[in-house]
Amino acid sequence: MPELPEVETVARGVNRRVRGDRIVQAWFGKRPQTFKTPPSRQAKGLAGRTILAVHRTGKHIVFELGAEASAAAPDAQWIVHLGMTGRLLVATPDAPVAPHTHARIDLASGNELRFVDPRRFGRLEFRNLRGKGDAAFEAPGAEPLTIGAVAFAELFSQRKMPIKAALLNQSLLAGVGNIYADESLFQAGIRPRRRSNRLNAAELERLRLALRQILLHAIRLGGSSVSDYVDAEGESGFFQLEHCVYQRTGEPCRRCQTPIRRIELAGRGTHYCPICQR
DNA sequence: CATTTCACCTGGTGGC
DNA sequence: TGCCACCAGGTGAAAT
Repeated sequence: MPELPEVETVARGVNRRVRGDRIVQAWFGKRPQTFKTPPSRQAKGLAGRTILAVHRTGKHIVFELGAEASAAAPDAQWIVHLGMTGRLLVATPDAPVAPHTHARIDLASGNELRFVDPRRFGRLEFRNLRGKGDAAFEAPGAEPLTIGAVAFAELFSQRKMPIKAALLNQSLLAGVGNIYADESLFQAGIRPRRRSNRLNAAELERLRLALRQILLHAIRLGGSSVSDYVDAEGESGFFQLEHCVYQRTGEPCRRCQTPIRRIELAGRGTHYCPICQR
């Protein structure tokens, strides 16, 4: 489901609800694919630690953990990737447990943190920052909200792949997925199939600004709820109402009324306006 | 190395 | 109603 705005919304919501709380115990399901770190190690590492803060990096939700609430610096991290259908919810223990719940974390406040993921493309990882060779989590790519014009242009001007494929590459920019790639290319007036290295400086800068504006706007609206995305409280977002091209195949372009086209690119459904995007 | 394709999963939707 | 094909917000391994 979730791209940068959705992950940001979830991370903020979870942070608001669990920051400062202490983990009593953690339960994990038995689907091995879900765990980047063995579940027994995750449960052991989480138990007794305090959640110092929760934030987003790329499409990852990072829990900064300390041995006690007064800890100056985190000594461990719990990292959640929502994949396509993952949900991270703060619930009360009496709330019914949804199918495909792969993790339940009991908090001292009485709340419970739950990870639910039908398609199991999501991943859970625990990192001990004091262990040998265990470094803090870093997204491989740059942050789309803060990257500057020069660095942005450098990322794309050497690539021969289609600009949309480059936008989806998390080791270049971290956080852009299919919705916001299509929407930002529409806003910038650029066809998804254009080769990255054929875009001129003005086009690349239009794209950077369009991407930033759209991501910030989507965060303000709580993300896009296309099929099943909800935030930490189980609430839908509203940015899907403002999509210009994503999943609007055949519908009139909001700018010129031409029917929106759908093609396949980089194995993903790709939507664009043949008139507004060149 | 850069780029492209495909497998990994379940569930919802729309056509017949 | 039932069955089936197709589609889905992501990623990383394998192939080219």
